[in-house]
Amino acid sequence: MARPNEDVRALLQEYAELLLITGKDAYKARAYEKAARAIGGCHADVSTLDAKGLREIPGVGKSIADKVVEYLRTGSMPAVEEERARIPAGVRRLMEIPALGPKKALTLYEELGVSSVGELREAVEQERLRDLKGFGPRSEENILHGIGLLEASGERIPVHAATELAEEIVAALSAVPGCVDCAWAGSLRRMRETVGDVDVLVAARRSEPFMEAFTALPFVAEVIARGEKKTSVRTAKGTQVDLRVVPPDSWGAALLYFTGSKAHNIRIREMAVRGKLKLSEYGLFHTESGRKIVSRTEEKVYSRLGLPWIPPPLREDRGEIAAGLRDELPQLITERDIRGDLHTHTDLTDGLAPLEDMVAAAAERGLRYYAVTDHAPDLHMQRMTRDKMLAQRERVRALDRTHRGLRLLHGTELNIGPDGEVDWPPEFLADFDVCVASVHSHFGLDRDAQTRRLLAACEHPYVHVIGHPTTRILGKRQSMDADWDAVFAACARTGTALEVNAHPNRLDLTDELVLRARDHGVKFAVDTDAHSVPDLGYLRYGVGVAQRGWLTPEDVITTWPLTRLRHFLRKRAGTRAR
DNA sequence: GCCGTTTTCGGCCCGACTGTTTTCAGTCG
Repeated sequence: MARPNEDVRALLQEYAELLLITGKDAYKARAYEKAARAIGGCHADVSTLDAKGLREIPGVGKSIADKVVEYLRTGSMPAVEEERARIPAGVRRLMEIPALGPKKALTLYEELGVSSVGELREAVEQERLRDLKGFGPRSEENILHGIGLLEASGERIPVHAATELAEEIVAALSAVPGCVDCAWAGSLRRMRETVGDVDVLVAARRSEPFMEAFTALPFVAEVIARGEKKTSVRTAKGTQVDLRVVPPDSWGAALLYFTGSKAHNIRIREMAVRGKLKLSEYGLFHTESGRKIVSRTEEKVYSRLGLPWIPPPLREDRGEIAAGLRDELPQLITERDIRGDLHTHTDLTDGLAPLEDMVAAAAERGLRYYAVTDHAPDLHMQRMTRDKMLAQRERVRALDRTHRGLRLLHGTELNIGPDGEVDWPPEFLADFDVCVASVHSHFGLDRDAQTRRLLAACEHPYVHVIGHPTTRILGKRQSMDADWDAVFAACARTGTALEVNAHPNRLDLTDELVLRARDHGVKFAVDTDAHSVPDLGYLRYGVGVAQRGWLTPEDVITTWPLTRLRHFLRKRAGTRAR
C-alpha cells in the first residue's frame, strides 16, 4: 500500500492525540507528534531501518524507535492498543472539528458520553452543551459549522491518497497475463482535488483472471460485488474501488465513458445523436444499422465526432467542447514543463529537512531553479531573525551551482498581516531574489477587509507571489471571503503572480478561481510549499489544478527559463538591478 | 519522550485569538 512511513506516521500521530485526550504529559504527546512528522517526511523507507537507523531520524529516540521496530515486526503497537481501549475512536474524530481540541473532546465524552460526530450533533441540537463549562452559544454554532465542513469532505478522499492507491492497483493488474491496457479513469483521471471512489479499467479478452487478482490484493477488506464485467471492493481504509474489464476493441469508448464527467459525456452523446450515431461505453455506433464505427482509442471516438482529443482535466463541460470544435483547446501545462519551485521550506523554520537535502532532492528531480523561502519573523512561532536569514543566504549562495544545472534563489515567505503589511522593510526585502507573501491568520475578517489586505500585498513592490491565496485547507477550513475579481485585477496590473499551491491539503488556488484569474491575465506560480523531501513529489497535483484551470506553460512563471523569470521579478521592483 | 558549544536535567515554538469568562483556558499556526 502506501509507504510504511505513512502508516507509522499515522499511528504515532494517533498515539499523540490519545495522550493529549487522556491528559498525559503534553510534552510527551508533542514528542510523539514531532516524531510522527519526522517519519512522515523522512525519505528513507522506515521498514528498511533497524532501531539504530531509526534513531538517526531527528525526534526519534530509544522508546519510539523500539515501538516502531515492534510495529514493523508484528503489525501492532501495544502502547497504542492500550490507549485505544480507553478512548473510543469517535472521540478522537471529534478533534477534527475546528475549534475542538483534546480538552473539549474529553469533556464532551466524560460529561455527556459523546463518542462520535453524530452524537455530538444530537447533543448540540438538544442543547445539552449549554450547561457545560467552557461551552456557550457560539460554541454550538462553531461546532455545527465544523461538523458541516467535516461531513462535506468526509466521504471523499484526497487526490494523492487515491493516486497512490490507483497506481498500485494498475501496476498489479498490468502484470496479469492477458492485460492489453490498464488505467484509472473517473474523477481521479480528471485530477479533481478529492475523489469519491477509484475507477480502474482493464482491456482484456478474458476478465476472470483480473477479477481474481483484484479481489486478492492485500488491502482489500471487503468484496462488495463481483461479476464478469465489474467488481467492486472496499479497502481497509474504507475507499471503494471499482474494476471494469472491457474487450480491447471497446477500450477507447469505455475509457471515455468512465472518465466522465457526466456533464461532458452528456454533451458528447448529444453530438453523436445529432450525427445519427450512438455512443456508449462499448463504442460509437450507427443508430440505424447498429454497426460499430470506432472505439479502440479515445482519439478515434473524439475524431469521428469532429473533435480533437480532449485532455481529461478539461472534461467538465466548461466550454471544452466548443473550444475543441474551434480547434482552440489550450496546450495544457504538463509536469515536464515545470522548471522551478518558488516556495519551499527547510528546517530553519518549520521544514523537516536541512537545506542541503532539499536542494539535492530538487536537483534529482531535474529542476533548473529552486527558491528557498523560509518563514519571516511575523509568524512568531518560527523565531526568524535577520541574522538567521542572512546566514542562510550565505549557505544558499555557497550551494548554488554545486548541483549540475540547478540554480538556487534565496527568498522568504512573508506573512500578510490584517492590514496587508508584511514582515520586513523594503530595504531588507530588496536583497531577496523572490518574496512569496501569504495569509496565516485573521481568516475571519469580512470580505472588504480581506480584499483590502490582499490588494495591499499585491501593491507591495517586493511581493512577487501571493502564496496559498484563499488559505483553505481541504476538509478543515473554507476559503476566506474576498472580492477575488478585484484581487485578480490587482495581480494582473501589478505583475504579482498567484500561487497554485500543490500540497494536496491545500490545492490553493482552486481550479475555478484559476479559471477566473486567468481571464484577468494573471500569471501563476505552481509551487510545492515543500516542508520535506517527499513533499516535492506533490508537484503533480498542483499541475493537475493548473490543467483543470486551462493553464498553458505561458501562464505559469515556474515553467519559464530563469532569465525570463528574473525579468518578471525585477519588473516588480522598478529599477532594481541584479 | 527527546535532546544537548547552557549536555544527562530541565527545558521543550510562543504569541494571538476566541469565546468564555470576570482573569482565563483552549485552540491554532
